[in-house]
Amino acid sequence: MTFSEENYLKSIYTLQKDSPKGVSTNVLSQYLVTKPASATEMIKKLNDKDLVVYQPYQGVLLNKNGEEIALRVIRKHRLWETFLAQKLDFSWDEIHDVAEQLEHIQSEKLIRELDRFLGFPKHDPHGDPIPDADGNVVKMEKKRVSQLEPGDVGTCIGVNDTSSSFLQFLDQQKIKLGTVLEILSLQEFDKSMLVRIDDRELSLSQIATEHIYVRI
Amino acid sequence: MTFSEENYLKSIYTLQKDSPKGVSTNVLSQYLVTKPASATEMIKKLNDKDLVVYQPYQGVLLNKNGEEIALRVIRKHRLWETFLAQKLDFSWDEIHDVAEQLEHIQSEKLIRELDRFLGFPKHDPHGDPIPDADGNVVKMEKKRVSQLEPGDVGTCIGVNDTSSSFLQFLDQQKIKLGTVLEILSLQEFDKSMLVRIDDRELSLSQIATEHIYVRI
DNA sequence: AATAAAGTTTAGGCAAACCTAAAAAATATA
DNA sequence: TATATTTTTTAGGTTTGCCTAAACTTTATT
Repeated sequence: MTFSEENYLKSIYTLQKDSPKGVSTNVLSQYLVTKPASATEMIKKLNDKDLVVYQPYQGVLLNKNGEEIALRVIRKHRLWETFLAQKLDFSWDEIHDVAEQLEHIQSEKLIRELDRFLGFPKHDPHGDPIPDADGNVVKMEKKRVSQLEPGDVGTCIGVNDTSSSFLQFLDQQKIKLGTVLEILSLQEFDKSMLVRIDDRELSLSQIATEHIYVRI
Repeated sequence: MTFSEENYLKSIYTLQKDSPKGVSTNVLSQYLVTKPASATEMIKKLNDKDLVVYQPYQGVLLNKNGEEIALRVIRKHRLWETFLAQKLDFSWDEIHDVAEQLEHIQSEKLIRELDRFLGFPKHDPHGDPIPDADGNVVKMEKKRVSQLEPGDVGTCIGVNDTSSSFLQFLDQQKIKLGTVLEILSLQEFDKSMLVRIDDRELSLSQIATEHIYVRI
C-alpha cells in the first residue's frame, strides 16, 4: 500500500458520504489536487486490487476491503491529530498538514501504543470520531449551530472547514472543543446569530454558524 | 528533499567516519541495500545540488550543506527513538524501523515541540547524542566493554549493533541504558568477560563486549 | 431528438529511484 | 610493467504517479 493509494482510499471514503452512488473522477481529483486522468488511473489500480467498486464513467465507491484500509488510515490520522493538539500544543490550524504525513507511518504497534498513551480517545481535536482498532466508528448526533434555535444550548464538538483562516478565527474567539454556546437570537436579514459563550456575547455570521458543529 | 536523498545523506554521514577520504559506491549501496549503480546515480544528483564532494571513482563525502541536512535528519531520528522508548514502551529492537519512517516527516514545529515534550534529551535510547537545532553534536568519550580491564566500572551508554537478535539479547539480560557494569575478570582463551550487574554476575562473549559502549 | 457542453478515459510523456549488463577505470598480482 | 581482478560508471530498462491532449461517453439544452 503506497502513500498515494492510501490517500485515494481515504478521500473516496470522505467523499462517498456526499455521493452515495459514486464519486466522480472530477470531484476526486479536485479534492486531491491532481487531474482527472490521474484519478482514473489510480481508480483502475485500486479496482484491480479489489479495493473499490468501479464502472467506467459511473464513479467509484469503496468496497469492504477498501473501507477497512481507509478506516485504518483515518484512525491513524485522528490519533496523530490528538497527539499534536494534546501533547505538543499544536493549534487547530497547524495540525492537519503534519497529521497528513504521520498517517502513513506503518507500524501496528506504534498506533496501538499511541492510542494507549493518549488514553484511548474517542474523538479527535476537530470532534470527529476515531475508529477503533477493528474499524468501528461511533456515530454522533451532531448539528450545525445554524440549525439551532434561540434558547438552545450546544457544546462545540467539531468544525466543517479546515482552512487556517477559519481555524484562526476560532482561536481568536476562544471557541474550542467543549465550548458551550447558548443561542440568544437569530437575525432574520442575514441569518447571523447572537450567542453567549461564558460571560460574553458575540455575533456569528451565517457562514460561521454553518461551519461549527455542536452536540445538544 | 526526497526520502531517498535524505537516506543517502544520512548514510554518507555515518559511513564517512570510517572512510574519511571518501565513501565508495560499493560500501554505500551495501549499507542502503541497493546496487552500486543506483548509488552513483544518486551521488551525482546530490553533487549537482551541492550537498556532497564527489570525484568519479574517488568516493563521496558530505560538504557543509549536506552535513547540515544529514544532522537534521539524524536529530529527528534520535528524538523519535527517544519518544518511542520513553513514551510508547518500545524495546530497543523495535525502535529502529519506525524511527526510520518518522525521521522523514517535515515540520520544524513538530520537531521543536517534540524536543520540548521529551525534556530536551541529550542522548537517544542507544546512547547516541542528539544534535541540537543548530546541528551541534556533543562528542562523548565512549569505550567498548572489551576495552575495559578487571576492576573497571562503566555505565552503559549505547550499542554498536542494531540487529534485533542482539537487542533482544540485551533486553533478556536486562542490560539497558544507564546499567552499571563492573568487570570482574577476563578469560584469556576466548576473551569473554565476567561482569557484575547489580547483584548478579554474568559472562559476556567477546562479540558482546565489543558491541556495548560504556562511559567510565 | 439532435446538438452542444461537460465529464471521463485513453494514449503518449516525464521524473524519481530502482534494476541489469556492458564498458571503463583503478587496483592488485604475477 | 603487463595483465588480471575488482570497483565504478554508463547505457538502457522498469515501475509509480503524475501530466497534457485527444478521443470518447454522458448529460444538458434547444
